[in-house]
Formats: sequence, structure tokens, C-alpha cells
Amino acid sequence: MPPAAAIELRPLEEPYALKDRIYRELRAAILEVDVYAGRGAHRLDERQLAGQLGVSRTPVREALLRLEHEGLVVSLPRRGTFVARKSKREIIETITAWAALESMAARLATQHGSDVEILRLREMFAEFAGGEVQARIDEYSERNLSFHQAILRMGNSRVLDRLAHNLLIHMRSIRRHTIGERDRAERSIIDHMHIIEALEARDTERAEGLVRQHSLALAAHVEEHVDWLD
Amino acid sequence: MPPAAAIELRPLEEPYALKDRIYRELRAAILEVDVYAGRGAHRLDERQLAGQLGVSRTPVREALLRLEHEGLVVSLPRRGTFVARKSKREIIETITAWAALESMAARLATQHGSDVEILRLREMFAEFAGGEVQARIDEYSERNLSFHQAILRMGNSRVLDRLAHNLLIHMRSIRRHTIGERDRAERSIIDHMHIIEALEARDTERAEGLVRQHSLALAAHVEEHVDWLD
DNA sequence: GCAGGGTATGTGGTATACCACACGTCATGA
DNA sequence: TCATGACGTGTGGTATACCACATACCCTGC
Repeated sequence: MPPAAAIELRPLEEPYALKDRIYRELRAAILEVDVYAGRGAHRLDERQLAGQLGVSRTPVREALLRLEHEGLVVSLPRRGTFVARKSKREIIETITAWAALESMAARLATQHGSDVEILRLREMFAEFAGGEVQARIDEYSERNLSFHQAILRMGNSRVLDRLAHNLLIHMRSIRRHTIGERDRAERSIIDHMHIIEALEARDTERAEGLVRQHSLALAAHVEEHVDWLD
Repeated sequence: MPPAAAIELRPLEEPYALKDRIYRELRAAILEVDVYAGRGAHRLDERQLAGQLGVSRTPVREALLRLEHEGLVVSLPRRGTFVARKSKREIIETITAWAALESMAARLATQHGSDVEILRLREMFAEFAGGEVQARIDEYSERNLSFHQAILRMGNSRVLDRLAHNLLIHMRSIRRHTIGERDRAERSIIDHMHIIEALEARDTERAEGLVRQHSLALAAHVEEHVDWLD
């Protein structure tokens, strides 16, 4: 017997568990830190963190455990927990793995993706068509990420998406440093257009190949030009 | 000032932390269980496990957290922790992701793998050349796994290897059920030979494609013939 | 008979106390 | 001067106690 005027209530879904909120908080803080700046290792003291957050060590530890699984922090028994510093090699390997996953997603996208989804990809970059990339490099970078995530989603595979997402986290730190290399941005947008065309044509092999090539190019670029780590 | 006859001592590396040993123990137990047998959900009670192992809940929880992160168990807040049941779709997605990673490893293997490593692949199957596959299907299955892991290792990428390993865990449960399909085994060994040939020829695109195709064929097979889940 | 709510009980979530090990410091003695 | 050992201190590891929520059962009143 529903009342005439039912009150609308949202599920109120608070991120619920304390450990999850702590996890998000810590992750945000870690990604904020420029790990590669100084030489000193960024330390995460369980008791101190618990104190700052006003909770006990237990949920903090669980959050740290999760971060450790994801490779964002590294814990040395009885020595401390630290923000992970990735080696150049690890970053290249991560990008390579990303290339593998995203290219597979592109493959699947040509088979199962909807026309509408592909159309949206085009719209993403419509406003940058006139070569305004340089002027709004920051905004473009954001769009760039969305593009790649969109392809992942079009693969319509939760497993693929989840794996890639975990890798993406680690690639954010690179972004901070490679941003502003203008010629790369312009070449990037051209690549994207070719990828979109391949998707529209439902050319499985080509879409897959282009996506892989595009990502591997980033790996090669890091290999060659990045020297702010190791 | 090293003594004349230095005593040789191995690092004695006990798996160390309790939580790690518990993790291994639990993982082994979980993989032993045939999750897809009955209808009832396999439950993991923290207190009970702690009691059986003679430890407190804390390390047990940490082990469970890790297993949850790897997708082997699923925890419902205040309801319980259960051995994860993968849907048919999830399994197919997992195989697909595996295909992406392994094919990338094959790509890298053609570029950086040593001749010796490739030769070893051939040796793996030398004894099965005479069509003895059917008679020793169990042993072959083991070799089959080694083959794929070897390719992963030849990619010489820790990241790729780690990701793929995590996926492999979930595929073991399939093995139990698809083993004994003889024609598949024979077709499989032919595929493997072709892959080895591509690697020997350092044919990057071909090796990558064959590996991907080989794994995707498994996905398609599961899609079509597996009905013992969902 | 049955809808509704009270309540017992079991679960994971959290807080807290204690332990064992790693490392730095410093006293000791050759 | 410098090995060497004792020892203090701080860290993560573990054990334990308590809490809040979810569930199932039963009891009540209609």
C-alpha cells in the first residue's frame, strides 16, 4: 500500500566501511605526492596515520595492505611502509601490459561495441580539431585519458577493465612529467583518429594493431626520453 | 677476514610472516575445493579458520583480504566470506585477458628471448611427438601449463608475468573439467609447434597472433561447450 | 493465520594491548 | 682506534576484546 506521495530517498550509500574510505584517502594522498622529487623515501607510519584520521591502526593496516597489493606502497617487515618508487623499467613494463590489455579491448570493441559508443569517441575530440590542442593541453590530457578508458569499456569485459584500471593508476605519475610535450599531443590526436576510423570500419586487426602501436610508442618514448627516474 | 673454510649457509628463508603462510594454506585449500560441485556456497569463517590454524583472527583476515584482492574469495560485509564462484562470462573474460598478456609476451619474446629458451620449448614436447598425448594426458596437461608459463617468462617482464600468474590461478579450476578432451590436446600440440616455429623465426607479428589465437580458441571452446557453471 | 516488531545470535569491523624483531647508540675492552 | 656487544627505541606483527549490523526466529496482537 504505497502512500500517495512516496518520499524519494536515495540509497545514501556512504562508501561504507572505514577501511575503504581510508583507502581512498591514502591513495589520493599518495598520488598527490611527487615520489620522484627528492631522494628521501616517503614513509607511512601506521600509528601516525591512524592518529591523523582519528581511527585505530586496524583499518589503516587493511587499507595499506590493499595499496600494497596494487603496488602503490611497499612494506618492509618491521622497517616501515613506504610509497613505492617505480623503476623506469617497471613503468615501461606497465605501459606494455597496458598496451596488451587495451589492444585486446579494441579487438573486442570492433566485435561487440555499439555504433553510438564509437560515435562518442569522435565527439570527444571534436573541439580540438582546429589544432587548439596546445592552448588547452591540460584539458586535452584529461580527454586523452577518457578516450583510452572508453575503449577499455567498449571491450565490455569487467576483467579487462579492472586489470587495466589498476595499471592506469601507476601511469598517472608519468602524466605529470610528460605533459606539455606538445608535438606528442598532436601526434597523439592523429593516432586517435586513425583508431576511431578502424573501429568504425569494424576492422578488428587494424584497430587492435593501432591501439597497441599507440601505447607501445609511449613506452618507447619513456625508454628514450625519460630520465627523471632511476 | 673470511675464515679459511667458510661454512656455507643458506638464507633459511622461512616464508616468514604468519599471514603469508596462512595465505598459502588457504589458497591451496580453496583450489582443492570443487566450487562448482554442489549448490551451497563454501563458507570461510574467520574464527573457525583461526581456531583450526591455532592463530588469532588478525593474520587470517589479512590472508583473506589478499585472497579477496585476487578474486579467489568474496566477502560480504557482516554476512560472511565465501569461496568465489566465477560465472562462465568471467572465466571467458579471464581467458581473454590472459590471451592479451601472453600474446604480448610472445611479441617481446621474439625480440628479446634467447635461442636457448626457444630451444627448450621444443624439448618440452619432444617426448610427445609420437602421438602419445592421449596415453599420458595428465602429464601432457602439466607440460602444457609449463609451456605457456615459459612464454610468459620469455617476455622478460615482471609486470606481465605477475598479472598473468594471477589470472592463471583462476584457470586451474577449468583444467579439472576440460582435461581428457583428447582431440583438443592434439590440436593444442600442433598449435604449440607453430608458435615455436614463429618464435624461432623471430616473426613478431605471427608469434603474437598465433598465441592470441590459441588462447582465444580456448575461450571460444568454453563459451560453446562448458555448461557446468552458471 | 499472519503481519509486525522485538530480540537472540553470529558475523565481520574496529579498537586496543602486547610481542618480537631491526636498527641505532653507546659503553666496553683489546 | 675500532670491533663487539648490550640495550633502548620504534616499527610492523599478532592476540584479544568489544562493537554494530544482518539475520532468523519467535512472540505478540489483530
